[in-house]
Amino acid sequence: MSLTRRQYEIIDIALNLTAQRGIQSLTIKNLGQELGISEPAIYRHFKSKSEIVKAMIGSFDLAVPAESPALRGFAAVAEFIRGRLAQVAAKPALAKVMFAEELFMDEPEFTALMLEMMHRHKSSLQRHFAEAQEDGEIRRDLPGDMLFRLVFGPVRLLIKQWGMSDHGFDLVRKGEELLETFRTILKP
Amino acid sequence: MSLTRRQYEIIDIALNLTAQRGIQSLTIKNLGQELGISEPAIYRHFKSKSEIVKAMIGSFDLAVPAESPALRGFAAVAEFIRGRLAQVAAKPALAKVMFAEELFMDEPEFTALMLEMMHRHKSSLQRHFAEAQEDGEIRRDLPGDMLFRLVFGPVRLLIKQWGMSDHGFDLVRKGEELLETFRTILKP
Amino acid sequence: MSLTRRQYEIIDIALNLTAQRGIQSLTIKNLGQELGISEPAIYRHFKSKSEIVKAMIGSFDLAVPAESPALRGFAAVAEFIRGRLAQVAAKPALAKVMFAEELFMDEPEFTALMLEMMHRHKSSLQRHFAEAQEDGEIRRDLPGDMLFRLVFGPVRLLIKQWGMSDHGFDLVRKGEELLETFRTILKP
Amino acid sequence: MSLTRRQYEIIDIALNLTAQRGIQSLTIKNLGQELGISEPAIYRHFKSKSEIVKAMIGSFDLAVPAESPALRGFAAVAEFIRGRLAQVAAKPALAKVMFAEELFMDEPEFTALMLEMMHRHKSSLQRHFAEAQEDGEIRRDLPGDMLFRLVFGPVRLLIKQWGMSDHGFDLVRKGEELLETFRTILKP
DNA sequence: CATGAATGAGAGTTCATTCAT
DNA sequence: GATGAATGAACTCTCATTCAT
Repeated sequence: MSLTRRQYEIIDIALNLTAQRGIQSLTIKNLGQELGISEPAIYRHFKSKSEIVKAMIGSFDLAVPAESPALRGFAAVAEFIRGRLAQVAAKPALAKVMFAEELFMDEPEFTALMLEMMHRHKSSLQRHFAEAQEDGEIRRDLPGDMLFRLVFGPVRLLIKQWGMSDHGFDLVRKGEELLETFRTILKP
Repeated sequence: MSLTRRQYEIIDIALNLTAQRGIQSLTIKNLGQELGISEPAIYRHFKSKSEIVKAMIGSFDLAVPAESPALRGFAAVAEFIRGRLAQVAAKPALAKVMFAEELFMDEPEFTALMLEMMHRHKSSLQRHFAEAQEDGEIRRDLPGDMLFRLVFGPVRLLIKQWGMSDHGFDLVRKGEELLETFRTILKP
Repeated sequence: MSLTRRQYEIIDIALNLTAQRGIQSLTIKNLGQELGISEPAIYRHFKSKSEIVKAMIGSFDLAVPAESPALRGFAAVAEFIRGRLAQVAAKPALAKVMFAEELFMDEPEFTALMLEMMHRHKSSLQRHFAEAQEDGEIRRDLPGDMLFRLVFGPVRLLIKQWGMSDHGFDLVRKGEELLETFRTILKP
Repeated sequence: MSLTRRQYEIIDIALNLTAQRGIQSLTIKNLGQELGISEPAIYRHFKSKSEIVKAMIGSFDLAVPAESPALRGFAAVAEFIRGRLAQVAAKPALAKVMFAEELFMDEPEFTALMLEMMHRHKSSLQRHFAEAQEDGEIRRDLPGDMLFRLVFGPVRLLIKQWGMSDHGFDLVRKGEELLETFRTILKP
């Protein structure tokens, strides 16, 4: 599933196009125009527009710290959040696209891809919340799904607001403030 | 801006169409099909597709409790949240559409409409958070925009999850749990 | 399965187009051009190009005299042949298209349609050959499939030759000669 | 006009492609795929697709026994028919392609090639029919063009039926039966 | 109010072909 | 001999919209 340089370029432009001018502007013609090549040339690099969208969705994915077992508990959660913020800061178009799942729900295959990704992240993170409760880092009276919502709801909204304000504030700094706030209000 | 019965029918179907099959399925043809009328007939009720989308966006709006001055502080916030949940519970298609701002950002006019609405709600609610802090209902060490994010992030996510799980849980009850949780973790 | 006037016009033009300029010229654009309407307008009358081709194939069909039980034996066969010749004489484009089964074998559904039609005609005609043998009209030492080939091979070839010679001879008269020849050489 | 090994391979695959999936599947891409080479590589062997089609048409040709003057009369005709049957039996794809002249009538050049070939065969064979009549092998009351139709109509149909039945019978044996039948019914 | 027929613009995609490597 | 990348033309088909009825 590794992308060639050209494929990477294409999905990069696809992300920008969607973020700036909406999903209806994600056309082969516009992609070609932005790339400076003709429409048919796109098809040398992706079999179909569907494949491009699937690669876009794939690009939202992020290694969850489950696989780096050095981290556990709240540290792992914070790490994941910092990873997301860094990813979005590095490619700002993601802010308007990454959590707009509905954009990509025209084909059932896209829906499935997004849901699978969301579930994977969610269950991995709920594990880390449980660890954080075991370790006494956060209060124990909140169930896992509530904790997830309480933490990732604001993270998602922060990223969206950053996108909608046209990157009008320092995303990473606000993210750190948010993390600090979580530590405060979730203290046991 | 009040809608005729037929107009109301049309935007209702438009919401369902978008929620179930994606924004690309929101076509005049599909609308006509679902309504059981021909495509040109739609134009008897709306001047253009743009007008339909604008009416859809308008339908997301919700009277904010600023206008019912009986309520203030956290009670006003809770009232707004309950209103949202009730609105979504009454018309489940909204769950997949209402917070997917990006769906409607193909035309600058739509973007403006959505942003204006979001800002209106946000500033009204931040006022109520300030009242709640004055009244000693919630802790005073969090700035208004952070409180907004902390509360409406999870509310938005809850509604999205309800939509994505195909209404697999009791939205109103989970909403009450969420409100209770807010009261707990935001206690001064 | 009855065609509207416009649908009839379309397949008529489709037949002419295919006969005169080949199957590769059977495009929606060319159809529209010949009809004097735009390409999309075609789709008001047929759901897809496939439907047009299927209607073309359907137009090759001919009521077989099985259903007019007044005729039996060689008279029925002759009647069928005269029907074919009249059909082709009335719409000369058919000469180049009707027996070019391969033209329409790009989609399995077309193949199935053509084969079904061929088998239906063949079995009905073989019944009439059997009757003719019973009645002593034709010699008895030839099996049904051989008789079919012996008679319809030349009929098909005659029609093809007429098409290829750009209708350079009197099809109906040559057909009568052919029928007379059959009577002569198949006499018991 | 002699073909290299690679050229021979290409038209062989072209015949199979056309026979199995229709003329619309005869594309440079498909040819390359079947050959296991890239599309531009085809152009090392043929200047254009037209050249490929012309080579295909050329491959239908068959030395007529005019040139082997040992044979005359009905024996020469039979020899030609046996040659055809052997050719088709050796390369079954020909059954679906060889007599589907219309497939190749999109370019006037192809049409000309096919017509020239057909006329050459026809006049050579009519000469042999005349010989057969002179020699008293076959009845004298039938004109040459009728004899040609009477004999080659069934031969063509036999080959088509063999192709359409997916080679469901023994072509050569049925061919011999057909020849025997001709001898019987054309006896003076 | 509603429709059948139509349209210009544009969608995604495939075609035969070329060119630099 | 062969390829990867590209292209103009053309393909089928859908879009929002209009107009006469």
